[in-house]
Formats: sequence, C-alpha cells, structure tokens
Amino acid sequence: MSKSDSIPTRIETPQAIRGTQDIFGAEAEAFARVVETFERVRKLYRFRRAEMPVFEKTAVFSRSLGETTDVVSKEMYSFEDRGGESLTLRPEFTAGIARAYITNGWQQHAPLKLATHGPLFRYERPQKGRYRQFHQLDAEIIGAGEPLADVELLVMADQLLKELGISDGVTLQLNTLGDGASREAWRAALVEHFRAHRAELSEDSQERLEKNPLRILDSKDPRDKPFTADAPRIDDYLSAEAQDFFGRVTSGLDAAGVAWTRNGSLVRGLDYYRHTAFEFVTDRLGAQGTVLGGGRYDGLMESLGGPVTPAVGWAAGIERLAMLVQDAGAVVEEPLVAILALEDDALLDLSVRALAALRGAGLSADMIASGSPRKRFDKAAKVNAVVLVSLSTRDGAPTITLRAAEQTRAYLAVEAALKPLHP
RNA sequence: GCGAUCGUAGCUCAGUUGGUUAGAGCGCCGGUUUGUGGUACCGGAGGUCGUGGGUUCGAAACCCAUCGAUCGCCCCA
Repeated sequence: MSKSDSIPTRIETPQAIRGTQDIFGAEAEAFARVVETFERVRKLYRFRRAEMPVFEKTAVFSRSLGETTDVVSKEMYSFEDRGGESLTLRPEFTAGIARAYITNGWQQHAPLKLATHGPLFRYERPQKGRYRQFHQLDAEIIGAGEPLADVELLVMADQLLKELGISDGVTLQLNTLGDGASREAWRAALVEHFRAHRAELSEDSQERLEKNPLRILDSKDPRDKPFTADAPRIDDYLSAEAQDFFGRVTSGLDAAGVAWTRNGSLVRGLDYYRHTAFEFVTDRLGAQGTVLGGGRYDGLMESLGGPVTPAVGWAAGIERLAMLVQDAGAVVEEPLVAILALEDDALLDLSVRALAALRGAGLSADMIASGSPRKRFDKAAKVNAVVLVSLSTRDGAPTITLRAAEQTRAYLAVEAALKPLHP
C-alpha cells in the first residue's frame, strides 16, 4: 500500500456560495410555519398549486423584463449549458408561470388562480433580508381583468399576514399606474417636470431621468425630496376607465375590511405593469421594508408571445416573513414530551422498547444514552421535557421512574404508555 | 458594481503602547461529590488568531491584497 493510499489527503472544506444560507433550528421552524400558513390560507381562497422548473431559457426572463434594464444585465443568475444555450435560474415566479400558462394551454382553465412557493435566485450583494438564493410565496390570478381579482388577492394577502401574527406595524400601500395611455401621459409629465430641475437632482436621479424616471419618486436622497413633493400626480392623468377601476379596487378592500393607505409614489419600473400596484410595508426590517408586493401586469403575456391576457399577482419573501414571525414570538416549538435517561447500559433493550412505546402512542420522545451513565440524568434534566423518565437498576431490579413538574395530561399519557413495560 | 464595520476554540467573546508557551464562559469527554437526584469540584480534548504577502529583533495586534460575514447605496422583476 503506498503512502498516498493510507493517508487521506486533507482538502479544504469548500465554502458555501455567497448569499446562500443554511437554515436551522428556530429559523427553520419559522420558515416552515410561514409556508404552512400560506398553504392553509391559499386553499381557503381556492388557489391551485403549481410547480415550475427553477430554471428557464434566459429569454423567458429577459423578454418579460426588458433587455436593457439593470435587472437583466447584472442581476440575473445566468449560465450556459453544455449545448451553449443560455439558461437562467428563475429570479421571480411570474415570468415562468406566464411561460407555463402559454406553453401548456392553461387558457382552458382561465380565470386561473395559482399559488406556488420555492427558491429564487438573484445575482446581487446580500444584505439584511436579501440573499442570492431566497424564497418566496407567490399567488397569481391569470385571465381575469376585473378589479375583483385584485381585491381577492389583496384580501388573501391581508389574511395571510394576520394569521402569521405579524400584521401589527405592517401597512398596505396602494397605488394605480392607470391604463397604458394614462401611464404614458403621466410619465411624460414627470420627465418634463424633473428635467426642469435636472441639475439640482442627485446624481442617481439624473441617471434615472434617462433610464427609469418613475423611480425618482421613491428616491431616498434628500436632495430629490423638494422636487418629488410637487411632482405631477398620476390622478391628474387617469382616464375615466382607469379611475373607475381603481375606485372599485379600493371600495372592494373597504368592504372586506382591509386597511390601506394611498401612496402616490409607489411605482413599478417595468412597462407591462398597469393599474394596481401595492406593497405591504413594515418599519421593522431596516432598509428592506417590503414584505409582500405585487400588481397588475396586463402586458406580460404578449411580451412572451402569448395572447393578450390580463393578470395580477403578488410575491412575498419567506425569509422576511419568518424574521417578523420570530420577532413577534409567534413560533412556539412543540415541547418534547418525554426524555429518557438510560442510567444503566444493561437496560438498553428496555429503553428502546420504552421509546417505541411512547412514539407509537403519539408522544414525542428522545433519549440520553451516551457519555458517563452517572451524568445522564443531569443531561436529561437540562433538556426541559414535560416528563423525565429514568431507567436504572435499584436493588438489582430494573426500575423506571417518572418525574414532571405537574401531573399534566401528557404525564398521564406517558405513564399509561410505559405501564406494560414495568417489570 | 460602490461604501462602512468586522473575521481569535464547536458557540459567545476577552486578549493592555507590538513582547515568553493565546485565555474565559458555555458546550463536549473523563473522574470525584450527591443518590429520587436539575448540585458542586477536579481534570482533558479542541486554535497554523479567515488566507497570502509586507513592516519589525519580535505581529492575533501595524500596512497591503484576497476571501467571507454584517449593514447600507445602486437595483428591486
């Protein structure tokens, strides 16, 4: 045997990819709770479950997002496969759902209420609540052009946040971008307005004036504030139809008892967005305050080569929701019912039978059976289970003793489950 | 892509103006104490101080680079 065979080479452990996370313990419990709650609520509203691939041809996303935007040029996780085809890890759900809708002939189900959740990928610098691989909940209504669809989605979102116990401090901000004509007229007026003050705007906003003028409205730079305050308002450019549409959304929300506030600066950068835009915002997550956001995207299907199809949807970051759930103290991990302390290794078989009996009776159980036998009781005591079960030999006989703070139902159940085992 | 702060044991962190062999608590392993007991004590394992280079007689500490983390900017579909 050569030296290289007998001595394994130590390799340096590869690091996790930047911006990815390994979720464990309390965080993982909160994460699971968010997903479970979403699944429960979505069924109440009869949204149907869908699963899509996590990657698509790059064109699915670049077509729908617009080739020139920052989003496509530097923030997508793209790569070539062995055949030289450009693929992209999905940065959002909507484009993939739209592609699936078209290629699978889901028009037959329209109007279609869909829900999904899973990982998404964006090539950007991680910060609080933003990761390269992150997870979202997603709900869409495809093929429904009525304001009632917007209302239903928003009511569902509102109920979700309430059932997660995190609706305190979260406000629903609502805006309309109008129909295509309204939106264009407003945009032109904004450009004209800001161009008049061009030199006084922040550098970032001067840049935005060319690339994405609507975004100047939610600039964080104090230098822009004076000019955003008296900027043209969408309301002055809304067509009668657009006005009516928005009015029916807001009255629907009022009827459902969903609180909302108007935010005239809430915009979407992409051209296919029409009418309703909304975000549920919290002040508790630093710079990343949006917890759930979405809007109506009546222009998207066409940009992917499909038939004209109205649609509206939202997405919510699971990590951010989970953080709020944890902060609210809403995650209560089920306490362990029984912890066994095996204080004499001769009773190993008895302990295994005891474990099986407990778990078979639907009682959670775990065991301390390693390390010094005389220290196992103390270790078990630290586990903080409802009942501490010790197995030891007293006066030469196997002995099972139970201990608990009080005689709860769980205690009695443990006692009953272990009774047949008593020697 | 840009900026600020930070990387020391499995975890949380000390480590003086640059000075012998880098420490504590928790956790882990073993021993003693207690013996219906969540106690206390003793001992042990575990670190190339993120990595690479530089300054210096001497670097965990100072400088540069690099990787990573955190927070923010840009962007946010």
